[in-house]
Amino acid sequence: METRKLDDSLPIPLYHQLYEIFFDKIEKGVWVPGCIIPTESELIEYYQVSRTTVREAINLLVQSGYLEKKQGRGTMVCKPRLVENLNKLTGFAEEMERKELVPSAKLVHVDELPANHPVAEKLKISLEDSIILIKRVRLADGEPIAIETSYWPKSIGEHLLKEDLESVAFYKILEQHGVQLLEADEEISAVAATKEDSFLLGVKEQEPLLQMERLTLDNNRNPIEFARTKYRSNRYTYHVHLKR
Amino acid sequence: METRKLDDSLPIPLYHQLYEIFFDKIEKGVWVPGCIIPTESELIEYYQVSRTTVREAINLLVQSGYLEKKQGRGTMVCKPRLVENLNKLTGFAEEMERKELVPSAKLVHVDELPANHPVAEKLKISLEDSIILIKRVRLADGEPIAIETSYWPKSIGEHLLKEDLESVAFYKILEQHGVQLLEADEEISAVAATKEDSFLLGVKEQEPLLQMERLTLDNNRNPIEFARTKYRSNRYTYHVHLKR
DNA sequence: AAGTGGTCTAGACCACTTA
DNA sequence: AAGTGGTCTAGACCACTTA
Repeated sequence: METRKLDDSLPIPLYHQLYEIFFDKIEKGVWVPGCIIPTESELIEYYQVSRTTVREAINLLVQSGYLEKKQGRGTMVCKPRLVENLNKLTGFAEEMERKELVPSAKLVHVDELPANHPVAEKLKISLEDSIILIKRVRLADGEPIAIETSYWPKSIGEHLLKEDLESVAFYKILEQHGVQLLEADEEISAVAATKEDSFLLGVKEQEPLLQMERLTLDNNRNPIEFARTKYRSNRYTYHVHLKR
Repeated sequence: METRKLDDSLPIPLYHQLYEIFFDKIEKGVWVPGCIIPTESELIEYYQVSRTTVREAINLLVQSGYLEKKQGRGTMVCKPRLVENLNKLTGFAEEMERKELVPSAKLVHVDELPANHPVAEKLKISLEDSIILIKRVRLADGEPIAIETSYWPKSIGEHLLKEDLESVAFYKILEQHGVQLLEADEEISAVAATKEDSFLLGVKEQEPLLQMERLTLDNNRNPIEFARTKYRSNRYTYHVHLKR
C-alpha cells in the first residue's frame, strides 16, 4: 500500500504532486512497463481529487512518453525508450560504444592542403592558413564499416596529429584541448562505391554506400571540421527522430 | 468579423474544430505574431463553448509552438521560427513547397493487405483489421524524385482513399480529419535501384538510391503510417541538424 | 483594482474495448 | 453489459500582470 499522499498546503499544484508520485512509481517499477495503471476512477477515489487533476497529471506523463492511453482499455506504462540518443552530435567511436561495439580505425592517409582547396570555403580558412586532411577506415568489432575523410583547420588538426590516429575519438581529444563542439549540419546521400572504396571496405565496386557530409561548428560558430564519411549500407543505418 | 463557426453535429471534437479555426487565423495572419489573442472569456462568449474546450484548443497550439501563454498577461502569437524546419516531421509535399518546388504525385498502385502482412507488426494492426497500401511516384516541378510506398491502418487509410491520390499531401488531409501527428522515427540507408525503380524514376538499374523508412506516431503514440521512400540521390539530399 | 491565465471541483454523456 | 478513457459543461478561487 502507498503511504505518500498529496499536501494541499504546499504551493505546488496538486496535479504536479500527483505527477511526481506517478513518476516515482514508474521509476521504481511499482508500475511495471506494459501493465495497466489504476483507472481514473480509482485514482480519484484514492487521492481524493477531481478527474481533471488526475488527467492533468497523467497527461504530463503521456507527453513525456512514460504512459500511453487507450480509450476503452486503460492507461499503460510504456517500455523504456531504447535510444533517444538520436540527433546528438557524436563521433564514430562514441556512436559505436553506445551500440556496445568496439570502435577502431585504420589510417589511410594524412596530408596538409593549401588554403585554395575546395573545402577551405566551408571551413572559412584564411589564405595564409592551411588544412589538415585525415583519411581513415573505421571499424566496429574489427569489421570495416566506413571510410572517413576529415578536413580540419591547421590550428585544430595539430592537436590530433600528436595523437595515435588509429585509436582515437577525435571529438573527445578536441574537448580535452578546450575546443567546445556546438552543432553540426549534415547532408546525407547515396553514392556508388569507387574502386578505392571497394578495396578499403571489402565491398563490390558500384555497391550503394550511405554518404554523410558534416560541417561541425564550435561554440563561437566557427567551423572546425568538414568530414565526408561513406558507410557500408548493409552494416550501418542512420537513425533520425522527427517531431511534428 | 469571423464567420466560421463550430458544428456540433460533426464527429470532430469541438476543441479540435476550435484548434483549426485558431490555426487558420495564425496561418492567414489574422492573428499577428507578437500580438495578444482574445482572452479565454472572449473566446468562450464568442464560440459559445466552455472554458475547458477553449483551453484544450489553445494548449494544442501552445504545444506545437504557435502560441505562448503568460499568466496575468494573455496568450501571444509566437514569431515564426526562422529555420528549425530541420528535423521536423513533414511530408514530401510540404518539404518541396518549402523549397519552392511544385510537388505532385503519380499513382502506381493501391491495395488492401491482410493483417498477416510483415508491416502489420510495426503498425500494431489487430488481426481483424487490414492495411491500406499506397504506392506513388513523387515529383518536384514535374520531375520524378522518389518512389513512396506507404502502409496505413485501414481506419486511417480510408480518409486518404476518398481523396485524389495524385495531388494530395497526406499529412494535411489527416490533420483535417483530426489525426494529430506527433513524431516519427526514420532509418536511412542506401540501396540499389531495382528494375521497377529504374523504370519509375528514369534511372539506371543498380544506381544508388537513398532509402528512408519511417514509422509515424499520432498523439497517442499509436502508429499511423509506415512508409518506405526511395529517393534519386542526385536530386535529393537529406539534411540533419545535430547538437552536441 | 481589474483582468489575465492557472488550478480545481462535480457532474454529464459519449466512443471504444473487453468480457 | 460493464468499464475504460474522451469530450464537454458550469462554476469557483487563485497567482500574476498591468494600469
